[in-house]
Amino acid sequence: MRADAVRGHLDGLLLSVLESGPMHGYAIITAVQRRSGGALALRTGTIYPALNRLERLGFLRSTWQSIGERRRRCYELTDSGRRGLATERSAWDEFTSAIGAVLNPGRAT
Amino acid sequence: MRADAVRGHLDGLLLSVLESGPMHGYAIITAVQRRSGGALALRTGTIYPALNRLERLGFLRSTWQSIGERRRRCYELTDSGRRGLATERSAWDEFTSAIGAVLNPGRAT
DNA sequence: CTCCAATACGTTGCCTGCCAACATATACGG
DNA sequence: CCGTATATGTTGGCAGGCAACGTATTGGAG
Repeated sequence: MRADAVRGHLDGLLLSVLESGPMHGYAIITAVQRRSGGALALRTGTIYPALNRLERLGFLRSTWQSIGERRRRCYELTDSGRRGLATERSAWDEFTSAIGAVLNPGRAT
Repeated sequence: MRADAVRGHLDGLLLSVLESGPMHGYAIITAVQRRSGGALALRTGTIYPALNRLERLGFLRSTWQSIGERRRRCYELTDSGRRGLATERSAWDEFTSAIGAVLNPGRAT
């Protein structure tokens, strides 16, 4: 898989893993990796700025937790984020059917 | 559809429309647009450099045609191009199932 | 006949958005 | 002790498609 493959679909991925419940950044990375069967390995330079942006946009809300001396920033979906996720999902479907129709014209959609 | 959506999948699109027979650049643009139901509108600044690159890579072969005073550059797949197309198609399948698995974990693959 | 749209080829420079590399700190097993 | 896992972030770079531009022929509408 090309390193840069998630370009344009990152927000959907992040919102999607957070749908199952609040999660912190590092856990999001491992969750994406696990769900994708190891295919998608997001980097910290990718997700931390993205999570920040999604919070600024109102799609996420974050709270700091303390586990002993350890601090975590826990993100959860807002209602707006849930709507955003729905939008991302339909955008993904449109995208794949558009490319798919050109790439595999015979194949059933 | 985001302007920049085909990023990373362009080569597959071009090779794919040429699978049905030789075609010139302008016709490729309209073919992609038609096959995608109008969703994908490639620009000349996108495809002409790409077609050149694919020829340099040995995936395409081009010949100039003259229609009256008009000149056309007609591209066709080479054997290597056909193999490249197969590679692009399986890469597309891997890509969509990876993203899809994260974005729609419930959905059947 | 004139003019605009469609047909046809191409180039240059920009911008977006993810990545690589780096920086920092705690926790834990061997 | 020390490497690995856990955890959060920043900075700079660059790939690659797009926007804007430039050129020329052809055909149809008015």
